[in-house]
Amino acid sequence: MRPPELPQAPTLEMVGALAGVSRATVSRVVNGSPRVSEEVALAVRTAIVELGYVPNRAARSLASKQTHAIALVVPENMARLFGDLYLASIIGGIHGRLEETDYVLNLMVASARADGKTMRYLQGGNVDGAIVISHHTNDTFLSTLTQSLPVVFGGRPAVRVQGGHVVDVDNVAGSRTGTEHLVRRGCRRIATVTGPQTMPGGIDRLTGFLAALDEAGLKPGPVVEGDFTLRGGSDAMREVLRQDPDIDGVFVASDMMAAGAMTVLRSNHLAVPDDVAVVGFDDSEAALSTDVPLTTVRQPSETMGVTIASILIDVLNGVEGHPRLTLLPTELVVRSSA
Amino acid sequence: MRPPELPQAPTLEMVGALAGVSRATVSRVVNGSPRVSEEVALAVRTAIVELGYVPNRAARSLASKQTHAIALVVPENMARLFGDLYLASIIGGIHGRLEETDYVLNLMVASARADGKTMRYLQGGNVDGAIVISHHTNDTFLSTLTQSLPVVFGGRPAVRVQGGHVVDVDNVAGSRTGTEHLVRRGCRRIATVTGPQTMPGGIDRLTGFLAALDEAGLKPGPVVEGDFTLRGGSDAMREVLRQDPDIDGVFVASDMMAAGAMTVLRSNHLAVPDDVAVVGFDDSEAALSTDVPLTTVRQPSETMGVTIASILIDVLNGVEGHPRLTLLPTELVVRSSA
DNA sequence: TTGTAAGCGTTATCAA
DNA sequence: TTGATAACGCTTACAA
Repeated sequence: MRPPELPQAPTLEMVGALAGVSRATVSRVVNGSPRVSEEVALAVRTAIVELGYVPNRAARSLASKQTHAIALVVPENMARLFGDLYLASIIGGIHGRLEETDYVLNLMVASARADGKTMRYLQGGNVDGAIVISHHTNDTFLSTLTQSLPVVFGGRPAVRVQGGHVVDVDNVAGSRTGTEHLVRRGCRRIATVTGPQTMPGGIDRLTGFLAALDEAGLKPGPVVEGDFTLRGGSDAMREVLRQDPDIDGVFVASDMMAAGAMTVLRSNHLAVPDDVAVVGFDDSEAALSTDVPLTTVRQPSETMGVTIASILIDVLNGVEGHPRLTLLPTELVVRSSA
Repeated sequence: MRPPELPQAPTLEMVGALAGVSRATVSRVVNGSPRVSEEVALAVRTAIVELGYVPNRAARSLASKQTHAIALVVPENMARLFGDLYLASIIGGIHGRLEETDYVLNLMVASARADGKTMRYLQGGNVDGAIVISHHTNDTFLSTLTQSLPVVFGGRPAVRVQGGHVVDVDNVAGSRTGTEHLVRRGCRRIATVTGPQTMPGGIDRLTGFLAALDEAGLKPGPVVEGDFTLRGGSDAMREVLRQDPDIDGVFVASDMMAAGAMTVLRSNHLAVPDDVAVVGFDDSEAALSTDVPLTTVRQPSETMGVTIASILIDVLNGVEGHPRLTLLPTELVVRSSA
């Protein structure tokens, strides 16, 4: 249990000694207080550079009661999380925004197994706030988090939460737009491969699909549930074709699944888009990796991350006025598949 | 800048008051010191549960000069990182191992843009150690990190580093085994789709491929570089067939690329494995999403993460004796494609 | 086995 | 505008 020796880091005291002022003054300079004379500040800054002083985070937290740490709480199933390019962009956006501040991101996993530990950590004052990116319906314990901590949810939570902010993509409007595109291009037997109906995103996209067809006066074709993975997409597509081999359009609730679906279409000698038009959702890299470039509904995932982080930072700084729910708009990207 | 009020968290002092002992004794119990009588320890633990006590990280760090935080340094390109299921499993493994301890993972991004800030953070005593998962050749600044911090690299770094530990998959042996399997089943004109030759993994897998063929006394067929993506796999496969339409086997350096390659084989009316046998690498989900289940070389990615974390924890605890380089074995998984 | 007390490096409240 | 001087919650000799 003997930690390796680290070189002794310079302290406020040492900087003060070098600059000929007290530790308190150095602290003021470091924290940008206006109550310091220009000359003194200059001397202090020089000393800081000379010594390579870096504030000690622990001491600062202890005294100020702020940790400058934000927890990123992600679903238990890491493989799904990280395999999902959409979540990747969100995290990229969060990180990018946080990089402009001195907040640090703590990666936590919401495993049912360790939720006790996780919750105690979160509620034990070890972070200033939390970002929860949860696509689970069963992470109920997280919903109590808002009572003890500023929380921003990325994606509408599956369970009702009593507080906190939510940033989400307008999934209903997006899938409606995507489906309308199929209708507009002349499709009449339109199926859908949905996301998991345990996830709000999966539910909302089905809602939009059904709404669009209803408006167009069309009956929905096969509705098969997928799991947002490549494999899930091909499995679901096979089932769609089994239920109705004569569909002429399919709305797939994620690009990754659409990629899987398209390989199945091809092996069934169905041309895209001439026999079956395909619209995906996400506009992730998967949309460009298919043989026929995918027409899809772009969701601004990186923007979502930035928005999430910005709202949390504001809340932490006592800035009021953000709406409880922020819905980000989607955009139809027309390529070749529909 | 007014942080929201948080409920006052219980302290050692309060636990001690409830249990009728001093703060020092509580500290001993919390830290598992043997120098506490069983009855007292029990009383303390009861009080801890009752109060929901959680150690204050900042105070603990300040006093012990350990942060109990580990930095996870990942490549700039988040999308690649998170889109890569292989890396996802590694991170899952790291996290799983760390969950058994009270180390916390700080997510950092090795962006050339912010490397100054990142480095200062890492070297400023804000973390006890770092895990670098870098597949970049140009993250040279990271190689100096080992001088100020215990570091474990996941995947052999592209640049020479002066210290630290490296955990990697035995890519050479793995691709050799995969290629040998093709030879053994009777293939004589064997091509390969390689990974990027800027990445150690890509390089090593080509090395193993060539070694196996050399040993078998066979001349290598077309060698075409891919980029580990689905699209890259199909592009490369087309080029392979252009160079030699009569190959009877192909070793593809990743499952994702193999999936892409197989669609190309199929559209060229080449049956797998009868006309062309295919061996992939990774044993990721992609290996199961293909029409013909993929024979592939499994790499123990989650184990790799666990190993990385374990080594770092040991180093942090002053445990010596880990070799500089730990190579994890691979395993051939025979399915239908070869 | 337990308690006392001295730090750890900041911030923040007073005076000066 | 500055400087003492308490906290902040914990760890860790040193005593008892």
